[in-house]
Amino acid sequence: MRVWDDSKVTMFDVETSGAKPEYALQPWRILSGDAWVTSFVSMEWVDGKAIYTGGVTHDDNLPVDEGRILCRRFMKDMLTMALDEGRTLVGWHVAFDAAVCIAYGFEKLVMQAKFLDGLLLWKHFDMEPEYEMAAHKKRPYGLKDFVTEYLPAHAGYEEEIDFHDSSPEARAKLHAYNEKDNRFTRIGARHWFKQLGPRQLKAALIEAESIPMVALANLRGLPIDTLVAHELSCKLANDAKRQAEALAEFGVTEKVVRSPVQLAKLMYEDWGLPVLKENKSKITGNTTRSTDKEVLHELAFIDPRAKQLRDYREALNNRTKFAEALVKSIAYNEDERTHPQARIFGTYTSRLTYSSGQKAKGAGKREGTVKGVNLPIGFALHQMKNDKLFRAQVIVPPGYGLLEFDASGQEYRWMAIASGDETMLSLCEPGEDPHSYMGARLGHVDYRELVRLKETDPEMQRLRKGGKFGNLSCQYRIGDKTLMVRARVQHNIPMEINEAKTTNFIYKRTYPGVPKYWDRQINETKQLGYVETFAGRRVQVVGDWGGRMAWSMGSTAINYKIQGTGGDQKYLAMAVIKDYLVSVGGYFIWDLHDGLYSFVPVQKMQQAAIDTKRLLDNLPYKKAWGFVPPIPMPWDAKMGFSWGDLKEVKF
DNA sequence: GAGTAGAGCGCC
DNA sequence: AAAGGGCGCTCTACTC
Repeated sequence: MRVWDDSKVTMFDVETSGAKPEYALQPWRILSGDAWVTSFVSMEWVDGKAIYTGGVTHDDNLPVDEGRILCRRFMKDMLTMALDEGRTLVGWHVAFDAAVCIAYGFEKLVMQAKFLDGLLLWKHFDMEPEYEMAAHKKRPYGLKDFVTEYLPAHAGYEEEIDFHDSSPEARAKLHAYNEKDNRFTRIGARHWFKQLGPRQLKAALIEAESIPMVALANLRGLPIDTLVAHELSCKLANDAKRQAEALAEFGVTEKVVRSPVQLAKLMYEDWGLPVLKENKSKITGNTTRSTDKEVLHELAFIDPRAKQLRDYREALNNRTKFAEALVKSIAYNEDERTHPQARIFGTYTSRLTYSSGQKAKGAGKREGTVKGVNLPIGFALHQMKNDKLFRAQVIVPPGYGLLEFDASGQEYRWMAIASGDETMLSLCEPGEDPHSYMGARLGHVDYRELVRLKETDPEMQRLRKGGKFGNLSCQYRIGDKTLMVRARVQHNIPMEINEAKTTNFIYKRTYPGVPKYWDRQINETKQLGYVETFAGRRVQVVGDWGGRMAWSMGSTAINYKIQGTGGDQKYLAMAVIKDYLVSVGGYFIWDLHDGLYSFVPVQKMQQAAIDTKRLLDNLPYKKAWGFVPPIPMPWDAKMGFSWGDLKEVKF
């Protein structure tokens, strides 16, 4: 659909409830009968007039099964008609509704159907990063927010709706409300659809193809090896305990370590350590003495207790966030799965983000829901430590294997293209190794010699590691000091400030096209007021280029084209592999920015790796974006049976 | 008790 | 003068 055509769309929306009110937002509870649809409405428009094409309210007098049969009938009609007539199903935050349809038994139809999302279109039109710290609250893009802003006469139409009251009157009201949702969804989706330029629209439509995949992934969830999780939890508890015992005599307790204020007092007043760094609040202007990782790293040279503090805090943090959270979510969900919920267009660069919890809000007065409580449905998947011990917790469902594809050197390659730097471009050709090249430049050795010895010679390995660090860190105007700290603290690479200076200097001399790209990109963005990815997706950059936010705005100009294109590339990849995955009985399960993970039946894994690789290495960039990358864009594959134990697939 | 600010930190 | 970017989660401190 390139222009909005009422004869090619169907609006729909589902309302849900459950054994507890908050279960309404947990579609996997539908499978166990603990959540259900209370109202389903689909509508079409002919000559501008709304036609109610299907709908049902949940009648609590009927047994749950019979209610479901009724609802299923309408859902099935809607889905099959949409497929037969080539209609797109339009909703607001529609991955949720799609997940409900899958839970009601229509996985096959949902995976074939086309979806569109009003929220998604609005974001594509409107997205701009927040530069003012004081205004860091994100703009909401809910349907209610759209109505309040653009249809103020109808603002507040959702008030007094009770999603969980099963009386006939309340259900009738709910159903009428659902119908309004459909009407407003059409107005909103149509409005934003028409506002978008052709390339923006195309990018949005490609992104929208991920909706059923994300719906299915959110619904299915991930199996966890609870034994591994338990062992990890114990190990981290022991690590913490060891440090706690060693530090106890110096006044360290868990409470102190977890509190920056108390820890600062202990270290700087009681122990008399020097204050190496201060934090200044951008809002209040208050300064506090930093106790962060970098400071502890530096202090460890004069007092070994600083290292112990760091280890102690790290063990405590990691245990809560990456071990206990998984176990807790498994227990809470009651389906032996953890359900990190992916949000499409979670960031303005179009990455998916994952949330670990569901906020129980509203309906606080109703039994069973405490307002403000965070329900532990998943974990912060996109932040999971890159460590075998942690990742091994995530396993596969019986009969499946895990297949990972990641876009090889994604940001390096897009930077090569964006900057047009000859050296970078040539290093993206088959057989070259950019990190060895940079390592050779930094270490004053011969590039080919380094490549030849990089597997065997420890010194060459060290140089290549430094080259990789330089390539990845210097791409976006990093400062010498930050570069040094980052090398030392995060990568354990010893580095003094002079060496950091040299690294930055050599980077710019190696790739002279990159600093030129920075300038060009900033100037272009000043002119246009927005930045565009290679796919045509845009983000607005408006503000005072002479003011204090100018640096941030410039960084967005530089950064967005690269990261945003990475996001577009991932969505294109998802769209292309969707049908193939279905055909082998597999499904997309999560993403990690430049990596796509799928569950595939064991006996199909090998073949799926080969076929998927072929699809991904030949993505239809020209057709999708009207742009052909001048260099190869290869994908690497790994497979295995747990996230912590994936083996490279050789082709 | 609820809500927010801030620090710190995990990933790519 | 100096400044990689993008996020979400967890904890404490503080305010009302």
